[in-house]
Amino acid sequence: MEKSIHITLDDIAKRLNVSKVTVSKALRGHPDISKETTQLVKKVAEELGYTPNYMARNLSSRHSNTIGVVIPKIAHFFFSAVIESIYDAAFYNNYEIILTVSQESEDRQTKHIESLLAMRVDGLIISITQQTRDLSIFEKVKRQGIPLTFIDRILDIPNTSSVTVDDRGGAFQAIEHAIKLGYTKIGHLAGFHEINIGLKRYQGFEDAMKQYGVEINPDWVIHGSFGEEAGYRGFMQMYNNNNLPEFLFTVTYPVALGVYAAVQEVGLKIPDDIDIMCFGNSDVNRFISPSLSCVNQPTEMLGKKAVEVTLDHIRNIDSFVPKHIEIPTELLLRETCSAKGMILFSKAGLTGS
Amino acid sequence: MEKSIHITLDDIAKRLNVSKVTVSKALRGHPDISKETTQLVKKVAEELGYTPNYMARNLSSRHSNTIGVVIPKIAHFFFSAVIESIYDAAFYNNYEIILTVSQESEDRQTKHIESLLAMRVDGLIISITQQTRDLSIFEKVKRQGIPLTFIDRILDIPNTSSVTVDDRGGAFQAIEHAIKLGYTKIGHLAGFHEINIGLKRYQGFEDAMKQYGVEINPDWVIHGSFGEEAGYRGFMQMYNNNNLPEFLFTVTYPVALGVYAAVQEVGLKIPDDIDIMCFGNSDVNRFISPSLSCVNQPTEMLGKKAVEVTLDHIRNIDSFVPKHIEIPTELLLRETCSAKGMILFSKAGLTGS
DNA sequence: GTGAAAGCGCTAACAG
DNA sequence: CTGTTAGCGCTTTCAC
Repeated sequence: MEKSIHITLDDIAKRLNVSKVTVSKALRGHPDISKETTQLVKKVAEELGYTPNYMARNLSSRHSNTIGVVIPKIAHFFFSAVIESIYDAAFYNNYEIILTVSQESEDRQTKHIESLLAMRVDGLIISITQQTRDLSIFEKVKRQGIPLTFIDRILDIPNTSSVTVDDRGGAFQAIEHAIKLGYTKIGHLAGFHEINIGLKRYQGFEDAMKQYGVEINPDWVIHGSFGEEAGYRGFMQMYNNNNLPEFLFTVTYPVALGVYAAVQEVGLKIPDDIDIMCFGNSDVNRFISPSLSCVNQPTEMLGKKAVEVTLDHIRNIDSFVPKHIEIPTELLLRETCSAKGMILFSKAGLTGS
Repeated sequence: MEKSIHITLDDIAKRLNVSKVTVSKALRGHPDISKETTQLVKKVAEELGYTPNYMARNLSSRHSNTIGVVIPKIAHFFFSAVIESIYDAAFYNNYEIILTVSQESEDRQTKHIESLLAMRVDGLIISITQQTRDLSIFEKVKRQGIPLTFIDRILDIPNTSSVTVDDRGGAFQAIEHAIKLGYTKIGHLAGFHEINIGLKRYQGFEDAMKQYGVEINPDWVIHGSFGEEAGYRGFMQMYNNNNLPEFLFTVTYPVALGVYAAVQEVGLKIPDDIDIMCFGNSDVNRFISPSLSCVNQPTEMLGKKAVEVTLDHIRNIDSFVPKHIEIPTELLLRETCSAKGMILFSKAGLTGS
């Protein structure tokens, strides 16, 4: 029937003996067009199985109704939960998300941002890779006037927004809790300082130790990566030095899982021999044994806020003032690092609540 | 300097006193253009911070170098792992992925496919929602001539490809293993029959039971959903009826986790009181206690194959014959459902290997 | 209310 | 090797 496999505005227009423009307007519910015409157009479009061509639409309207997202990893509870909430928020706001995954590679990250720019996304939400050294791509984004919001793993770049959780405060809470439980030999499997979450969580740890006058033993503070291997290796290092703390705070939950594996391997028991708590929840924390207490990050909030801020920026491109949203965390207490554990396994002090 | 915030081919062309076309070709490395010109063009493009406009490029070239993906869930180990491999494969092949998430809602699924169609993706990879009743959207996809590949959760639609794991065979292996371990009171927390993975896994269960002459007790076969609640409720139902099997095979790992929670709640122990194995691995299966044996789905293969098949279809749009790839599974044995467990907890028979 | 004209930025086809 | 001519399908003025 038609030469092209795709129905165009023109096809509908000819069918109805009206102009392309009328159809275009009708389809978008433009007030210019009368009720009847609009309905008629919509009906025919439906019949013909019309699918708008966003490429054409976007080219001519000069915006894409699309937000680009770059995250370092997807098969990770935190990120997949955040992404899910980003998708939800975008869907709710009638925006499309184009998701890319950098796999912690700066090179990929750059390429993906380039692609997203080329796709003319209206805004960008980015959680940077563990090592992001070259900031020029972000300058490029800014030069092109694309609203940029960092999420969780942020960069301090002028005129960009950020949505983070209160990493420092959350870490503080965790350590404070451990101290109040009576622990004094406290270790921290930390991330890099180069990335905000690593630094902030370490600072929170330090804050609490100082405030409560507990000495920081450098042997028990090990900087590493954010994955399971880091936890495994970190624990093993202390174990092999025959110098284990009573309590370990890990920068992420995979690091904690690595510790679980290592502890089990050497035949020790959590929390008897070493107690533990981590930053970040996951769907498994409550199923592992003993169930793992953590500093919970409200992932839904994070994604939602990131989209809202970005949309705000897009919609008020000239007047927008960058926002820096910090979402409070909360302690999620389970079997590890609990007063109950303290009693059961007869450690120092407290009866707990 | 320029009126538009974006540099265009024309800007580069004028700078160099050549035509737009020359620039376009040079940038794409077209053999028409001489080495020197090409280099010069690329240099200037770089200097000017040129970012191609894919909307324009795609509109005029009539393809988008893009594959649309629709999956039901993202915060789930299986899907996030598959997605990661899809992204990898696409990246490797210089294709972009546009990912959408249906959240198990058929309505959303339809809307997303519409959007993807409107974005003029070159191909589509879809894993359908738990209940997909209306097939008209898939007809629309076919009518528009867009290559369609189903992944894992498939639909039997002519001229579409599929990539699945051997659900039936995998389930068979699991049950066979349990039987060989000496179990005879075997239950199955199954999914819906309406979706292929639910049906196939059930069939595998049935196959094995029949082949080994083990009777299927309907009280121990409970059909439900694929999430944790289903596992929790399924177990509780049997428990409350005072009729527990010795061994439970669950249709997914979240269902197994639900069982873990329920078992713990009623004060029983896995695998002493009830042994368990599930279909599908996750990053946590090895960290929960006891660690959970499972039928492993090679997720990397799945994503890779799906992309390859789709690309194949895109590139040979006229001659392509739909492919149906089934990827074998393997048993991943850990603490549950193992001969070791059998000895430790003194159940029937075997000494195991 | 409706439509004609112009153009978004790019590529394909052909001519030189 | 390079450039000219014509659109891709849509939206945006701005007339009528």
